[in-house]
Amino acid sequence: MQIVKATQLIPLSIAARSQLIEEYASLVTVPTDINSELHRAYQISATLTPVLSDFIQHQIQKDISQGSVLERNRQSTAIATECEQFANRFIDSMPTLVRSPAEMESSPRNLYEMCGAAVFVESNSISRNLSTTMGDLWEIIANISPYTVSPERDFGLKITGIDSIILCGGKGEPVFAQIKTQRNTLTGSQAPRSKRELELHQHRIFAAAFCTGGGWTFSSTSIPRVCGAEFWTMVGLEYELLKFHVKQMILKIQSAYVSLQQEPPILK
DNA sequence: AAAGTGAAAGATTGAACCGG
DNA sequence: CCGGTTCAATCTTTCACTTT
Repeated sequence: MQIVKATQLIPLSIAARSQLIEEYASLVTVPTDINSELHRAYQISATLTPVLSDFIQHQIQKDISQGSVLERNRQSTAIATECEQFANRFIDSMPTLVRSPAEMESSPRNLYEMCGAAVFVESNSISRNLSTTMGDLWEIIANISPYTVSPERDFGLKITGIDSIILCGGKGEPVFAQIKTQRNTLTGSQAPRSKRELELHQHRIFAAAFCTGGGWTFSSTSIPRVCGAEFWTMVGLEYELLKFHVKQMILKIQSAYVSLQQEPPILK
């Protein structure tokens, strides 16, 4: 079977990488016992696995040559930048999350809207939306590190159930990771799906970005799990630093929300 | 082009089940 | 009976695709 090489991939644009990988992936034969929804994931994984190590090593060398982003000060600014961008984007989107009383009256989306409980409607909608969109932020932050690859951002394609691929501490074999916000983010009924998605790959891990949420709601004998500092150490980033910036970010969003309440939006 | 539809993905909650 | 694990149901947004 033909194999893609890291040196082929590196000089290409994201779109060209995606195209090349697709070409090779389509030639991969999928074992019959693989769930049909995961065929594509299997093919891409099979294509990518042999090149990942070289690809990531290249990222690491390049990072070192230009002054590593993992150095504490640089790392801190990099994380802060992502958090600030996220906060700004979210704050801009907040006004769009507010529905008019008339809309709520005519087609309530939940009990709070039905009752016209404005404070609950808004706080529920905002915090809900925030929790969801923050999920993507952890992937972006993980991708700051040269030890990681984001299938989506680096190769322009998605691997079902995989948020990041990590060369732990810059050594060993690349690990396919599914990242959640908390240990209890995933529920039992979604766990089987996560297991199927992760078990496709030789080296895999289930990760929670923060050690919150009580206990784990995901368990498997074949898939290791990590949370908080343990996870970010693999990635090469500092958990405490991340927590610091995330705290700033969330508080910033909260105060923007509070002042939105006090100063009614300008009518256009 | 605009509007509607449905699948996917993320989060949360409540309840059942099981071994000690 | 308790704690941990697993199931089930629900809520919300996004995105691709279809229909109008």
